[in-house]
Amino acid sequence: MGREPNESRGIKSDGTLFDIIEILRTLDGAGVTELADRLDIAKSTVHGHLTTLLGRGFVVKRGQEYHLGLRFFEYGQYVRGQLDIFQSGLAAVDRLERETGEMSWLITHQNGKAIYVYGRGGKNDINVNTILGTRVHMHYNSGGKAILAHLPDDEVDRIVDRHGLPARTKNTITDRQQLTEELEAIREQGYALNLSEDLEGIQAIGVPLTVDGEVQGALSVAGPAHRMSKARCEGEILEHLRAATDEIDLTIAYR
Amino acid sequence: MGREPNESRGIKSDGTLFDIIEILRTLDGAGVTELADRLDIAKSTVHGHLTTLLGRGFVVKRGQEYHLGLRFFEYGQYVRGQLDIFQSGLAAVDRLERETGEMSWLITHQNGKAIYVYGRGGKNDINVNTILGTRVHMHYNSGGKAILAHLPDDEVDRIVDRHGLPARTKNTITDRQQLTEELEAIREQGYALNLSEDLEGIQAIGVPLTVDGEVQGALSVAGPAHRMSKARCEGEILEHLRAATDEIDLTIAYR
DNA sequence: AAACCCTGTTCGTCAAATTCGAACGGGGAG
DNA sequence: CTCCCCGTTCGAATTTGACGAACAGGGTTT
Repeated sequence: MGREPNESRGIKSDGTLFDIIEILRTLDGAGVTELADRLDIAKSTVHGHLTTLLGRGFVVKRGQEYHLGLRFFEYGQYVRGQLDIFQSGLAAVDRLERETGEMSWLITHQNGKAIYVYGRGGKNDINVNTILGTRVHMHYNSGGKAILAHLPDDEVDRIVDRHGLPARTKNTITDRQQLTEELEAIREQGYALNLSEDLEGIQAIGVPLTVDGEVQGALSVAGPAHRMSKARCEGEILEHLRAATDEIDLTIAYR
Repeated sequence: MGREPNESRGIKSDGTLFDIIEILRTLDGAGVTELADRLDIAKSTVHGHLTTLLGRGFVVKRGQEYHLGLRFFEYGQYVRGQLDIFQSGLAAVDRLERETGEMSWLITHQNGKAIYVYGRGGKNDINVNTILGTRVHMHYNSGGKAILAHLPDDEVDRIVDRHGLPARTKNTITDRQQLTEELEAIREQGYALNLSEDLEGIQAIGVPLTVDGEVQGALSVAGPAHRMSKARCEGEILEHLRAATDEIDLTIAYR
């Protein structure tokens, strides 16, 4: 059969399966006809995939609409729990929030993006749950920059090629050369700052978490600029972060 | 092509895709050969599915092993957030834990089983995260029983037929007739107790959460029997639970 | 150092199964 | 009552997923 030269040999029907899942997410549920129209395939095809998804619990049917099912949540919790840094990172975030009163985060990376794995709202009690699980670019996130700084150069190249360096504020690093210099500085300092590079008025500091010499993630503390001054970040907060990473290193070494 | 008479018309290749995912979970990651052996299919077939999964971020490769990826976490968080009762239930659980000092849970149901959606550890600070997302039978869970009691009779029948009434302790309800009577009592009382029916020495009380006349989930408070006496459950704790459901009803009515 | 065995990966072939489109049935709106 | 649009079912056709052999790359054993 016709297979294009450089087309990696995935399975097409799996592709449409995931297309369906993706649409169900962006639309917060949909019917057979709508899915078929959007994907430009037959209704019966969509129906077939949905039947399998239904049987596996990855999709539920409410009336005539199909919605993503809680099996995703089940698997999601499992995957998070599998991360080497999760258990100890969780405890660290809890303590960081108590000690600093600011938003504290555990993030990791996968496929060139940072993912919020666990967090605490700080005294402002930001709704953490809407942020958990979301993926963001690494170059405008303190934890993300800390991770990037400890990744091999060629991997950083591939990530930038793939995802670019889009601007979020006027402070976002959008230049390849500037990023390289920043990462160099981060490596020397051992921490990364985010001075309104993602959201205007939000500043943060992040440190990398390495396991067996590989960056697995980062811890970060974030808050409004008036409280999270550069001085406080590099002083008190960094102190707490160092203590946290030390304990994590210890916990993981004796896992 | 040969299609068995009563075989629902799902898509077979999607089935093996989910088989692969399931094995990757139970084994905490696996290689191509191992997957192919377990499923008794060709290595190249497995490889094809894995390639698609990899491309979509649902699987990651560490060395020669494939593991489930954080895309599951991403989707899982989304699905949880979509639940009508999540936002208000979260706040309720937080408050219940503060007020009672005991483990507090928000659960929902899907496919005939109860699923832990959100929880707090109480003063004993149980590790909630290993429990979140897990599915349990409804008949030995206080929240589960509260849900069952407010489901149509025929749906209860289907659930029992499908999942049975397995025993967890000597107190577990394992008899169909006895369950019917218990559910009747729960409907009248407006709450369900769990007196060591799941884990020996653990008692709990749960109340249903209904939205537009349909049970969407339940709130429950659980703890060691010596603290969670029947009297305390039906007194102080029930009081707090009622306050919580009232507020949730209000929040959802004005959503 | 060389032979071996394990892995994951690639590729061409073939039959199986996905996809299609048309037809069915049911519920709500006009 | 009629129409329309929904999800569902079904049979046919050809796309394409599954196979198995062959390749390549690390480790380990000989």
